[in-house]
Amino acid sequence: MPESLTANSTEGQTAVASVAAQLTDLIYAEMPPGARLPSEAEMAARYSVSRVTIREAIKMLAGRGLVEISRGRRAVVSEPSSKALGEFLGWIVQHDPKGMFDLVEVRMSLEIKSVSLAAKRTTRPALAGIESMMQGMRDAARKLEESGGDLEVERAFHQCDVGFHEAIALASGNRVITSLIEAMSLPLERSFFMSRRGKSLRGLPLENTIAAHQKILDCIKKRDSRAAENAMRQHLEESARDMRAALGNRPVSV
Amino acid sequence: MPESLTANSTEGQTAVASVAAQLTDLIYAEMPPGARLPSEAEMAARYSVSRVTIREAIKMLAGRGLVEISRGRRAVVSEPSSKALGEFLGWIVQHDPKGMFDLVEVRMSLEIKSVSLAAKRTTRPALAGIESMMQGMRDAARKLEESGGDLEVERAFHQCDVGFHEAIALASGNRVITSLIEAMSLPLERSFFMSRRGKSLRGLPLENTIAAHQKILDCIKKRDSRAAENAMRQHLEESARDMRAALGNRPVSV
DNA sequence: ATATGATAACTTATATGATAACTTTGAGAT
DNA sequence: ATCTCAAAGTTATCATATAAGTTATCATAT
Repeated sequence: MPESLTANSTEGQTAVASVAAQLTDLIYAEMPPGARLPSEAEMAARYSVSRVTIREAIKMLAGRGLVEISRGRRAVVSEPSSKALGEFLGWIVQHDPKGMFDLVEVRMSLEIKSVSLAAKRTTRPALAGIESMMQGMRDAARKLEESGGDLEVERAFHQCDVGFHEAIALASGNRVITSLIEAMSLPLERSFFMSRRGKSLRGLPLENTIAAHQKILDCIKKRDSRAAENAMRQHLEESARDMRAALGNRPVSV
Repeated sequence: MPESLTANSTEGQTAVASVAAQLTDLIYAEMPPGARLPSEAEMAARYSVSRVTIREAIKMLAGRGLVEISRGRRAVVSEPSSKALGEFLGWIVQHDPKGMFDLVEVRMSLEIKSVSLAAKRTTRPALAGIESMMQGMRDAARKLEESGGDLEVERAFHQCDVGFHEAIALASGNRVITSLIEAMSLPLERSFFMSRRGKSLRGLPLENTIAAHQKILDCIKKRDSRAAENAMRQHLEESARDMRAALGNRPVSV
């Protein structure tokens, strides 16, 4: 590899592609998340192209999730976020009749790795994060009991459920796992809502769900990664069964 | 979820964002990969915006890898490709000193799942694909011996190595795994080249690598998923060791 | 002095119109 | 039928103008 290592070359491409590549290199090399790009006018001057070309290049970066844009403000380098990744997974899943099941399969594998690592390396604050989600689920379940099926509360419960898994991923200390798991919740959540089609959570055995989560948490606390893996596997297999039942074993399009 | 399920709403956004969302919905709903979008002029008329706005929206989709654009032709809906995903993973890895190692950790988990599924469900043609990559590695290794370190041949060898793993992912029948593994080879490849910094493959124990791959292939043929998992784990742990050594246990920026 | 609010300066969003460059199409010639 | 090439279709880029946000500045009131 004789050339520059950040090899976004510039031949045979359109001006937009070239500018986008150069901006990407620039961002990768020197701009931390939160940094503001130069104004469109400045960049146009620097790269000797019109503002239009600059704008289109920036739109490409925005599509990739590399920068965030808003009116009146300069573009800002993004914190790497899983949103774009989630969109992409949704796009894959969309084009495969059994894509949703494939996704669950992968998620299972990643979650097990995630919880295994978490049991080994979690820090005290990360653990607190998991516990807070656990508590959130308990609170929501109680309120759900009382209010008799408030949609808001249901949403809160679900949010904490997802948050629980994300907190574990965070505790794993592996940034890639965190991003992937976050990304996968996006299409999964969509399918979750589709499968319920307005049915309430009321009457569902939330106790079971909570117990399963508690068991996972206990294993992490005990730093028993093997047990944690098993608890997670069991929990996920159960969810998968539920999902399969809800989706009627039929191919789903998200 | 009361609203439409393809909920890319259109309030408070800029016109570009709104058009991008609508086009995304359109593509998801009715346009298979390979389909051609309407011309910019048509879309501008349909959405009552200027061509500029349409162009910027399309650039966003292109950044996401949803469409491919080229001069003189209408935009074309992409085959879901892992390229965008790979860029994104590179972006994550970039911002974490130990990102590269995190990536290897995840890859190990996914490859094991991949080979496990492949052993269970591979079809004859998929198996042929794996074998062809295996053969490619053998050929390249032999030619490398003869030519004494041709860069072209080295590249071919490496290509077949990567192809071997991708072929296994394909054999797993899980589209999400395939995409993720493909995506991960991108940043990994970059780091691979960086770690070698021009050093030739000559003299390296290619035999070992080939033998390890052969063992994996044999396990798949025998449909022994447990053995396949172990063989893969062993192979990957060895590669990880090599990589760690090459990178000198130091944080890497890709 | 500090807080407040109006104003100016900066910046992005969008539109229009024009031209260059590339691709596809179709008519006509072979 | 096939090939050639000009015309039509289409995207790429530019210059310019205006609207509509955001940020910085500064005078004013408290």
